[in-house]
Amino acid sequence: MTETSFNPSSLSTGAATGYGEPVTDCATCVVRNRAICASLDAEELALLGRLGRRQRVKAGHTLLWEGDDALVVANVLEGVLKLVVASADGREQIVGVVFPSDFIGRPFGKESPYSVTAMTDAEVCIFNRKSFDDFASAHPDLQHKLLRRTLDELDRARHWMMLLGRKSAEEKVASFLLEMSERLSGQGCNSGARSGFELPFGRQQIADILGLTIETTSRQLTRMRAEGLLDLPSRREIVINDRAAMEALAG
Amino acid sequence: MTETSFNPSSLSTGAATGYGEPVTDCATCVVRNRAICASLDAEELALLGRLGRRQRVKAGHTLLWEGDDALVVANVLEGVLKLVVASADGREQIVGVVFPSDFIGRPFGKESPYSVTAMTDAEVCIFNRKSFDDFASAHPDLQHKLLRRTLDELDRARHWMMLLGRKSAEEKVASFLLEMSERLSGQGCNSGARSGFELPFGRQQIADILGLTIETTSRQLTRMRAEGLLDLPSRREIVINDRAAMEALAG
DNA sequence: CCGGAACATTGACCTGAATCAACAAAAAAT
DNA sequence: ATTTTTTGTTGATTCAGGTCAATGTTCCGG
Repeated sequence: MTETSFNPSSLSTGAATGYGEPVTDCATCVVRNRAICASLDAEELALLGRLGRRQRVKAGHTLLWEGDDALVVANVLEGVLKLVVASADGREQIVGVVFPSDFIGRPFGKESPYSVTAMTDAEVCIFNRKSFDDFASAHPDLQHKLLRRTLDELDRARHWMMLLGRKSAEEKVASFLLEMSERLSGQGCNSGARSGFELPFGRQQIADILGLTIETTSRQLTRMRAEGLLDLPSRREIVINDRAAMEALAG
Repeated sequence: MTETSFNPSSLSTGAATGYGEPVTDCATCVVRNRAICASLDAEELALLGRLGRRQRVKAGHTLLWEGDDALVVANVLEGVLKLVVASADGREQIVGVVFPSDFIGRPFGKESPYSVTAMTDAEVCIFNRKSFDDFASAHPDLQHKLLRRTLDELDRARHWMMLLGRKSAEEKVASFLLEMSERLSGQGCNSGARSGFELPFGRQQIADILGLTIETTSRQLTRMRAEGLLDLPSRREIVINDRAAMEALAG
């Protein structure tokens, strides 16, 4: 089994107030200006920082299980994580992919509606959900940021519903590559929507995002390469040669 | 063409400040305690009321077009509306269905990411988006309600993504019927999750919700009737005979 | 009550993607 | 360096659901 349970205590540094390392300085945080924390002033930030813990999560480890009590929320500092809904018989659908500065978890909820699993080694800034809820309730600006983010996520999810329900395998793969090229360039250090990028996940996970099988996904990519649309320099690297054609295929 | 543009001026009552009828008394509003307005006290309610207009929308008419500037947001007072994402070649995916007391629109956004069309004759309490944004920004409780609602919608959307990406036609139809039986009983005057209910939409629309064709949808329903799982007393009525079996089919 | 339009069902057939299976290549472990 | 494991590709075949076409049913206006 590749995906194992996340065990807080195994990573504890012995801090009295919880697991993970205490947050030392939010002001110098890598995502200070991009995460929801951007809505806070120095004083509030210090207050929130006291509630948070920095936490490393290894690739394949699960931070939150679907159906379990959602005890924590978090900001992503580094790495990529997936949100997964599974059926009783093991089929999986990835319903979201989160990048650095994105927010994870279900505030004001009881149980997590999906699992959150690291796709790469990751680092998150984790909060006890209840304390976070209280803090958020007392800080309208933070709630406003959270609302905007949630609205954006909802738009993205609905757009993805169109892809899942109505697009062909070819359209799905083309749409996926274009979206990933955009999202990865947003955080990666390189310039705008570049044509070459490294996916943080393998074929099976692409299939789980697109509602396809691994075979169909692989065949589509191979075919696109054969047609000169893209190059596949290595397993996880994609170079889009003809962006316009790709956009046409995406529908 | 069944679905026609919604023309505000054609329904104007001549109120100087906008289209639709001015709101007279929020305190007696049918959704007073269920809509986001429930977060407001009498004074705030009066203030918000002044910004709103009651607006009837006939079945098939579109309130908001995908890609257009999202000039308004609204509360649903009566009727059922659909949120639709369409592709260039006309394929449609329904990405949301809204009932009385639900909120419509995209606050803090520019263009609407989907069309909003009435599936039945409907009545909404409509606001200019900008004024609503301002009002919301000044009223944290309202924003909190909106955040909770948006989080719930996001959960629902993600759950639906699993259905669209990974379920068979049979599982889709079974899941749909169960969810509708729940949601319709929530607002309908009858008791808990009853087994008989009237859908507010036809076969094509069910297909557009499930990412299927109308033929497949129809065949699944016919087969379920043949197997005694349900009755179809009329076009839009559904009676679930064996709820447990239906849940088993839903996966 | 009749006629037409919109909506729904049913059948025959086809096809895109799933499934089953073998193999190849890369990565990890020894 | 070599074995083992994991991941990805390719081919043959099947089948669920789409497409095309005909027919049946309900609804609505006159």
